Amino acid sequence: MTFATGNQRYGSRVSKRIVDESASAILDAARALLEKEGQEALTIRRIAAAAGGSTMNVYSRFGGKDGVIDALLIEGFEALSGVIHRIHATVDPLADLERCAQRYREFALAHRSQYELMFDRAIPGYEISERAKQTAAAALQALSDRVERAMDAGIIRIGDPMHTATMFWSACHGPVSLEMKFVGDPSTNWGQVHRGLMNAVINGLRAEPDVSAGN
Amino acid sequence: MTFATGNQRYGSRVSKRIVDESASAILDAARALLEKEGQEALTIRRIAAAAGGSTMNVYSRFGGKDGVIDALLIEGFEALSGVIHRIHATVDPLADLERCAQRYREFALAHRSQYELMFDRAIPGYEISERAKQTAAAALQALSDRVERAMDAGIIRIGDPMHTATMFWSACHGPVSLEMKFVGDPSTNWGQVHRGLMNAVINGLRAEPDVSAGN
DNA sequence: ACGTTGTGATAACAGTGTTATAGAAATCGC
DNA sequence: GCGATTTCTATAACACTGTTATCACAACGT
Repeated sequence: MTFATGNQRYGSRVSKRIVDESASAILDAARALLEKEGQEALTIRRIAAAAGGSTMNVYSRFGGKDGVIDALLIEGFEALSGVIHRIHATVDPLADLERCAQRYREFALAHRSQYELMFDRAIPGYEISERAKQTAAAALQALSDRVERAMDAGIIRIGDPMHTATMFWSACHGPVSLEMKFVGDPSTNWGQVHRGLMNAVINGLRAEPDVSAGN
Repeated sequence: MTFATGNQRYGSRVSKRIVDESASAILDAARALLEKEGQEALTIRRIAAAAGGSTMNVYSRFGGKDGVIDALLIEGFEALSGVIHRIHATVDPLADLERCAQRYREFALAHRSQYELMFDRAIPGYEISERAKQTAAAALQALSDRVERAMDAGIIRIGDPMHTATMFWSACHGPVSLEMKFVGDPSTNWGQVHRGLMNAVINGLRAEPDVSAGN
């Protein structure tokens, strides 16, 4: 096999601890398969073959399929966190929030398979790990910071930033999820729906004092 | 086998056209399995066994697993349509819309597995059929009618009712989907998030362009 | 030089959806 | 009424899946 020479390294504990290139090869292969062919293609045998190893390799590195899925999930949520963090704060926190929503949708559409894996998880027996949940929570925290900024500026109603951020996230995820699934009406302009919904939500959250709705 | 006596009827074309009780038995079994054990339990062998027939029975009736899933999906969307239709129109179209949102969430939580099947579809090779899509569109239409009523009453901004209804649906689905998936923050009160988001959206859609405080 | 250890590839196991095969029961033509 | 046909069902086979067990081989410590 072609990877026989590379294997010699793995006997050494040192190189294993520094960087397990076999593990990253597996992850790269899985990522490529997911991106190119969707969740369906994520089988142990295909991942192992694409990475140039055997199935047992995946088990010793990731403990099984769930471990690989989990790693991909964490990657995805970290990427989503990064997207939000990379949006620079301006003097207009409301415009910043709108840009968050826009980038959120762009991220979802650009990495569709990854997004579906993150939020649908159509992997038969998979159960999300605690660590993956925490990574998702971190992405939510990034959003919450933006919301808090808008509250501090007196632009949107004061409240628990995390709570408002969760509403915000839900409003971002809703149309994206429906768009990816069955497209309610084939002629729907989902970009417009997403933008319209975000505008309505932001409007509805404005800091006017005598708004009844409350909670 | 116990179902041998019942089988005698199926030879007759008449009774087969009136009602194929073997088909409905399969559907009942699949529905029960889905409700009790989730999408995982929906395997041809288990469905057939629970229905008291063999796997081929499922194939001759539904053409395969996708056919059964499709039937369950259509059932689900029809049920969702029914939920919306059963909400009586009052003199307050806005309150009606809020009740739609509330009942939507209640339906999703009460039939969690079914909802996940409808909107996540974590069935490996399944592709939604055109007919199932149309049933989903019918549910959206029911919502659109309510939205149009609110527009006619001059309560929410005039626009394409279908477009606004899609936004509304997205806002309903978003928090429910996130709630079912990983619960961003474990302490999240999702009922409150859902209600708050709906209030914000309705507020944001009010007919007054820049005065969000209705009362 | 010799065990020991651990790593990785192969093969086996239980499960999946689907298809092919064979058998039985009901129907049709006469 | 009875043979032929046709349909319908159940069983078994096939190609997959994730996972586990087996086993050979290479590197390591003595």
